[in-house]
Amino acid sequence: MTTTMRDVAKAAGVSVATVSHVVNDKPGARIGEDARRRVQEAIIALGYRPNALAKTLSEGSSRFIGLVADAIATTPFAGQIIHGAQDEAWRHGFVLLVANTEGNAAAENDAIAMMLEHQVRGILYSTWYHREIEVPPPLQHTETVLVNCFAGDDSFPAVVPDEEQGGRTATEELLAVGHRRIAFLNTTTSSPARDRRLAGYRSALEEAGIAFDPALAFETAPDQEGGYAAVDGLLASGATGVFCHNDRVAMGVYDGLRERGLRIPDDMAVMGFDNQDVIAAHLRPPLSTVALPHYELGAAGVRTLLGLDAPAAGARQLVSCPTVLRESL
Amino acid sequence: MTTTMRDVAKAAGVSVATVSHVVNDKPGARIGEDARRRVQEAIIALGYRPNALAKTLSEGSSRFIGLVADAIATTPFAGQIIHGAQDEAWRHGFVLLVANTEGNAAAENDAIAMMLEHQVRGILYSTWYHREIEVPPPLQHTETVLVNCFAGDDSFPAVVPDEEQGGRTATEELLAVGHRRIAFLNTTTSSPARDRRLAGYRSALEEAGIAFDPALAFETAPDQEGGYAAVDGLLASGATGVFCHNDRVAMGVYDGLRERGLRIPDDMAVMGFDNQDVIAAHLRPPLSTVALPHYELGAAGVRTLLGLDAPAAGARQLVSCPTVLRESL
DNA sequence: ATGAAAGCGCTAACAA
DNA sequence: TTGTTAGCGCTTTCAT
Repeated sequence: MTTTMRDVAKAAGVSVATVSHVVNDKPGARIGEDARRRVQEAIIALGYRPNALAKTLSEGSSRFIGLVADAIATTPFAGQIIHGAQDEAWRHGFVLLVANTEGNAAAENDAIAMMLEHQVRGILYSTWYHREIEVPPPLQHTETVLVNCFAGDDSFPAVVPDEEQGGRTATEELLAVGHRRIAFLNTTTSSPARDRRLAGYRSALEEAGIAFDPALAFETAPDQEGGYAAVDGLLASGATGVFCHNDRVAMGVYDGLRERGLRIPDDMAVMGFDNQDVIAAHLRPPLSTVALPHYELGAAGVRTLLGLDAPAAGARQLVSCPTVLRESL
Repeated sequence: MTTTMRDVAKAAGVSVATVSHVVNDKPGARIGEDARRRVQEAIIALGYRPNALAKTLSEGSSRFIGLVADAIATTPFAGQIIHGAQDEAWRHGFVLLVANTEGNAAAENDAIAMMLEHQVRGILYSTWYHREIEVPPPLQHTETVLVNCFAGDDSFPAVVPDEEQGGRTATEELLAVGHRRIAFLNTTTSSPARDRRLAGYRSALEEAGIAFDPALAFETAPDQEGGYAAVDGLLASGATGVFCHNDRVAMGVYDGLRERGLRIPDDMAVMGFDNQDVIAAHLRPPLSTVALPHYELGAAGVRTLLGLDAPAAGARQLVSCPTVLRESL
């Protein structure tokens, strides 16, 4: 069926060892010009392809990396984590084995088992939104890196978005265009995003010499409806700019403002968070926002798994959230 | 390091052959109750995990399926193709090797080579939007299935969305709620989507005994701006309902209608296409639309690759596009 | 019912 | 410079 190294060796009139050497371009392996050429010719003549699996078996170490995701693949939004991991793995000659578990523990264990059976070098365990997790037992004895999530006791290396910096720069952008009364439409649901973004908001204000005004800090459902519902309060607060917990909230604010005949950014400057493409870029006017670095999270995950990144100061490596300026402020 | 079958055999006081038999539950392999129990105990005691790679090597056939995508991973929208393929592959004990090539031919060849070296059972070649493609040469001699695309001469099995049926049912829904003058905001760019959706629109009209009126068939850029720009003509045409080439166009129509103080669905019923989640579900009112069956496309792709689906009548297998009714009609 | 042994395709000492 | 050979972990006849 498939042509093996032996076939090539025979065709080139050399031994498999020789073929192996030229195929892998082994340093410190002196191959005669002539033999090398014959081997190369035989390789193309026979259409030889090395069997990566046999190679792995023989070498003892595989080129696989596993990525188990709770619902990343289902969430267009966070799919970039996979993409980033994939690219980075590829870049280093690794192949990514992905499994989507939908948060189902059984599926999760199956996935991990399968990956281990494929001799993965390590496993990336990731979630579609930034949060604290319980690391599944089978991962305890495996090289693993958490992506977009972290262990409560930081007992595992983790790569997460720098929510605080995100909140800070979002606020800074509003400040930069002259706003002084800046509202924050935070989410009601407890999460790192909620706490750290608020911290960032406050720190930016403080840095600008503006006292934090509780009357400007709102909490609403983190969706369009929440944003829409918050508009009355927002208007009553006298804010001239608002930093929304996410783009969907911003979308709701757009709706509410429009209904009242108010214009963005003239009557109200709006800053989002997440950079959910379909929303942010297509709102009218296009929404300025802070991007969640999903792609980079995935990429950084494989780098730390491979030991390529300088070990983070703490267990949690923070990836910064770049701001994306459009026309809403 | 890792415990192998030999270790288990030794611990259980049997031969590796026996262990292999109990591990794989080989039919027609009579193992003594006692031996079987000892093996099983040894397996958990030692935490043994079969080495899938060695197994593949020995069996000769792998459990890998390759998926090369042009920009699927980058397009949240179409990412479900990967997800569907993944799930289905998994369901049959296969693992998916994904590569995103960004349409770069070199990357594509590398990806294919890598997959072949991993002894994939076959390759799924897919695109993020439905179109005709040139099948890359290295795929010519490989078991391959095209997903969301097709070869000009249909020389490869392909799985694609049934655009015509989609266009037809979209129109039928408008018909069903009583509209007679139904406009179609088609795209200007040539594609299967443009041609077949139009065909579907016409066939639904015909079936309802309504003559096709060219004055109701528009062509615009397939995005929000295009939809927005088409509103004047749309209104002038006297249409009471409109079928938009995609959700983004519908979004533009929403904007245009709203600016003129018109209401959906009272003044104009709107039907989209694509079911781009973030748009369709969150527009106000939520948009009724037709979904592109990305997940199913991926799943069907692996099924036909594995020879599990009854071979399609033609080379192209059509996957139907389900309608998603919300509140815009 | 169980075991011995020959591979699967490749790598890596070690010889020659 | 090149070849021999012994594995890598597992499956699978073929014996026993």
